[in-house]
Amino acid sequence: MKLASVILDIPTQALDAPYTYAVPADGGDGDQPVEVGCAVLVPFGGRRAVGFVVALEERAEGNWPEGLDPAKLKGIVRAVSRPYFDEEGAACAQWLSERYLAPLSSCVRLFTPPGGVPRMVRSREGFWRLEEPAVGEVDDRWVMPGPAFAEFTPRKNAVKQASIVEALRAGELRVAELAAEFGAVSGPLKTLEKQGVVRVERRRRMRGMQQDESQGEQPASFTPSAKPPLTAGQAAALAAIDAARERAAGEVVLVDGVTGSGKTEVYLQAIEATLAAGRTACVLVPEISLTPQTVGRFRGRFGDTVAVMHSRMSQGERFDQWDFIRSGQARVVVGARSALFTPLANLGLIVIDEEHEGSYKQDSAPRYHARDVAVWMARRAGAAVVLGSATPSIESLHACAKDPTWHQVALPERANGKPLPEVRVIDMAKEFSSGSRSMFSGALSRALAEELSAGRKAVLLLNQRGFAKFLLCRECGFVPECPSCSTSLTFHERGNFLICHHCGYRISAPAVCPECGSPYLKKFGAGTQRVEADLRVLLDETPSVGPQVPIVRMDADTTSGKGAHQRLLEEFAAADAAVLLGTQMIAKGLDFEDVTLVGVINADTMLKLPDYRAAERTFALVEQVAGRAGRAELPGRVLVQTYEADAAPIRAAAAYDRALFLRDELPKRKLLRYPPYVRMANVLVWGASEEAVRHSAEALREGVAAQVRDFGGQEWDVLPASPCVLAKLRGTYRWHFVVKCPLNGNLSSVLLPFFRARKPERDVNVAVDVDPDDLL
DNA sequence: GACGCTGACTTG
DNA sequence: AAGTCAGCGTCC
Repeated sequence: MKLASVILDIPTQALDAPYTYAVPADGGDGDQPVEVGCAVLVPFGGRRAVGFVVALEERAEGNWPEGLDPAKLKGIVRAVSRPYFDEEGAACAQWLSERYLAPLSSCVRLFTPPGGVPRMVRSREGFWRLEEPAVGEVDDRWVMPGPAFAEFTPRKNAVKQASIVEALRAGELRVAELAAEFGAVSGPLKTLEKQGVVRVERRRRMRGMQQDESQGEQPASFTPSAKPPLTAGQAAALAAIDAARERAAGEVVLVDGVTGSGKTEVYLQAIEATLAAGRTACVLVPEISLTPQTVGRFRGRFGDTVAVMHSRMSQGERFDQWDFIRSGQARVVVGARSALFTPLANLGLIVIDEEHEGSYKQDSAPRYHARDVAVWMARRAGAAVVLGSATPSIESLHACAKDPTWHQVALPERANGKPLPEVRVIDMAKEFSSGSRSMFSGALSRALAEELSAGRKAVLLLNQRGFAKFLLCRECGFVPECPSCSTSLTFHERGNFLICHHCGYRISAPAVCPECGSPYLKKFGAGTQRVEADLRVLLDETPSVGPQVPIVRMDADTTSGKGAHQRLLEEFAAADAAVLLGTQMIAKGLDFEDVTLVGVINADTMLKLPDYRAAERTFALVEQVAGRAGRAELPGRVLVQTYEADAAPIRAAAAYDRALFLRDELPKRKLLRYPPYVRMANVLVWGASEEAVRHSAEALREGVAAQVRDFGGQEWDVLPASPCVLAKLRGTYRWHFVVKCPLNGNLSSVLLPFFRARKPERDVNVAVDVDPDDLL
């Protein structure tokens, strides 16, 4: 008898183990076979539920699996989808759920096509029915010459027929195109089809792809973009990657290359070698730099075998790309972290670009880190992992030093042979004490004037985090705060309102202090809008710059629309002299040849965040943004404004001296027991009642501490429960505590039994973040 | 998540 | 004696 292990698609901790069902010998009521990875309809209690098959097994009658009561065994009703994943995917979901203490069903769901899974829904009056996927394939109707095409002789008044036939002489067309040209064409088409003059055929359409005559087929004219000659460093990196891939042991190659060193070309050639060996490649890019330019570089080399997957695509586009990958036609997938879970067969290489980026960690369950998942997958598949960064994470650098399967290859020079731009640190405290109140230092103002008047471009980075503008009463010190989040409200000049950037709570700005009635409310800090306004004044007042030099502002506000990001970048690229002003999103991946000046308005606001990774992030940010300057013929320069000119991460970044940064940072990490010297789990507790949250967090901590005493080791720590730095967010109170264990300790296997056994409370939520990216 | 069973407490 | 409501274990 054939048995199936089924994960029910009901996200509850209580149902988080596979259930066993009999696979009907006749395949069930449907026409789709029951296979691993299928969604299936199963009886569950008195009703029916959808689940996913994670294993199939033949069992002799009587030789039942452990713990299965044969009297209770029920049969699968039918399969309701094609397979979404294979045994490897099932194993990965299992691993994810254990490592990250996440519900199995949420891990399985990572592998399903976006928006495309059948589910059970309850209709108005209480009865259950199966709802088919909201998105699916879409077809285009194509018109092409039929057998009687040559014999076509139009009747006198058949004007539309004649125009259609005329249009078709140039080749086949979509009905939609004909309709756009000639108006309603369904009648004439029907007649022509009946006469055999034309044929109409339905063909699958790929949403989000250009619809030209090549239609998904690789155009015959496709020629891969030219391969530039490699520098010695690039060649060495490529050789290391090829060797790692050929050893097929899931090894990791860290390509530690300064900005502009040509890491992408290394990826492209490594992928080419992978494809030549008959395997496929998956490229992960931070969501923010997944632009048409990025995709274009891969398409330019690999043509229509490239699939793309990221969250800004519509569900339909994602569904089509997923299907394209599953069909086996896609050989290269370029996408955000979730692209790891697309059904790409025969994986030979996983590339993670800008591997230090925080966006590789998912911030909802399952809270996986794409880098760690990639390494697991590569081990299983006998593939290689390539990590690329100018500022590798401390964890990856540490792994290269300690783990023989991690290899580090340095690309210390830019591909164009140009030196890295010189970085000057400007002490804003000194500027201030010498009387300057401007947010632009004298040096930055002068540099802007020089570069812009010479027709060149500048990029200005505003470190938004903790720098947004807020109101403060100068008499009583009152700062308007969000009633549901523990943050001050951000002041917006345009519209004169206060808004909470966490929950969107919005009020108009008070004229007098709501607390003491004083009229002396001062605006502190500076948002991008304010900086833009001040910058405008500065530019306009600068002789030989003036109002004709555009300022392109890029932040969360201006890039929210679809394609807005791209449009702003094109605007900046098209201008002669211009300033690109933006938040973190401009720090990476942008590649403009004529940017000769990079300014960091406030390098240290991130440094002040109470988080163990603050220094690392500051170092990386400054280093990354500096790399935006002088990528082509012209030399670049970088000015970093800071109130903490002596801080090690700032000094080290300015000198491109990672060793200096690490000499300062690593001893602190070691002393305070932070990664890379330990592994951590952050247990978050949140809910509407502060008292309940505190109580629950403390009780939970005691429970975990007891578990750790029994099953952990000497070097394990369970820190006291405390309010989070963001103690209140969107109306809920947040507490947390941190568990630390040695690098070789098995964090999950100690915590998992405890959290599996724990029964959920009604008014308090708990999440465990394994290997957290921050502790806020 | 949802259902049905249970025990405890209502209401007439 | 019948109604109803919340807590809790079970569902392959």
